[in-house]
Amino acid sequence: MHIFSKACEYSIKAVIFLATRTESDQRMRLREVSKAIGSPEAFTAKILQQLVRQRVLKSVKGPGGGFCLQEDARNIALYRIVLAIDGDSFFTDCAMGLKKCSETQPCPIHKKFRPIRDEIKEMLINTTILETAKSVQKGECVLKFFKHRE
Amino acid sequence: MHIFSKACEYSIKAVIFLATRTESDQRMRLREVSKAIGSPEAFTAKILQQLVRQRVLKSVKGPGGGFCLQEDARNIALYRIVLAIDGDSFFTDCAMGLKKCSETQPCPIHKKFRPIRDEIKEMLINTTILETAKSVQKGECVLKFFKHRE
DNA sequence: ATAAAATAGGATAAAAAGGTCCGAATATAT
DNA sequence: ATATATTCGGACCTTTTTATCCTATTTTAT
Ligand code: SF4
Ligand code: SF4
Repeated sequence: MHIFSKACEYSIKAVIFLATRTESDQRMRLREVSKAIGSPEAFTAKILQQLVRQRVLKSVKGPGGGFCLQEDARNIALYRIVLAIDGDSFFTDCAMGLKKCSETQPCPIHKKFRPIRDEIKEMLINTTILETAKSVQKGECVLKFFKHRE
Repeated sequence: MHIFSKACEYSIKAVIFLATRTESDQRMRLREVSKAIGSPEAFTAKILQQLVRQRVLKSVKGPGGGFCLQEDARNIALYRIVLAIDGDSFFTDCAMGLKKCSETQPCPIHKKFRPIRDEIKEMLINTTILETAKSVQKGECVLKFFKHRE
């Protein structure tokens, strides 16, 4: 009962983190990313690779290499990341697990649930990486819980 | 990326189904329940047992036995079933997986996500079994997709 | 008492999600 | 050219969720 998969949570946080650091294409290594967002390193590697394939991130191998955002990626929506990692099943499948649904045969919570689900979708569509990254930079929110706040 | 676990989906549907049939404590056998909601029989057995332990359902063994709602269970909220099966983690844990959260260290989507999450909670709290059961009885919604509508 | 009909519950299996390991490939700096 | 630093990708492991199977237990009907 979690709305996003772990992979998706890490993806979002990783992309936001990279957005906070990508003045002049500054590259971040895997280790730095996973430390910044508090995620397991090897697992994070897989996810960053996926994001590279999905053309959200760029990667460079070798010394001085690492990950950074693809051009323009600061302006993409969180929704794009969610789609890339978790797909759209949350927004298309039935909340009650009906194999098929139709407006004449909806599930018992359809009427009340659908508007909320659409709200979530709109929220994800309307929230950009840039916006969240700025919020992190201002210290309004965090990508990882810190015991002692500096 | 599904809001409820399968176990929880089946629970909700099973309880609603029983509510549609509990005029005068009519008992339904496992097989009838799982057929009505389109769920695997043995797995459904486990879930109904859980609901019995949680005092949502009553069960009677032997010939003529089966499952029915506990007294008053028609008036409980969907939220009660969700709590009984999935717990409250969806409503208490961070959407972005932060181990701990505070209002001074929220995750990047906190501000936009929390109100929606609360809406879902309110929706579940304000929706009774009775209400959904009536809706099913009126044919406004279904617990299982039927290819040919009678 | 006995047979039959049901749920209860333990053991197990299969599938999905989450996570790790390590060698191959590649780019860089010297 | 070479050593080094890094990502890439396949194989593997672990945990959780979903599902099945089988036997024990309980209740009812006769
Ligand atoms: S009824 Fe609503 S929630 Fe259920 S399948 Fe159709 S759209 Fe999805
Ligand atoms: S910030 Fe919001 S979503 Fe994140 S942990 Fe706190 S309450 Fe949960």
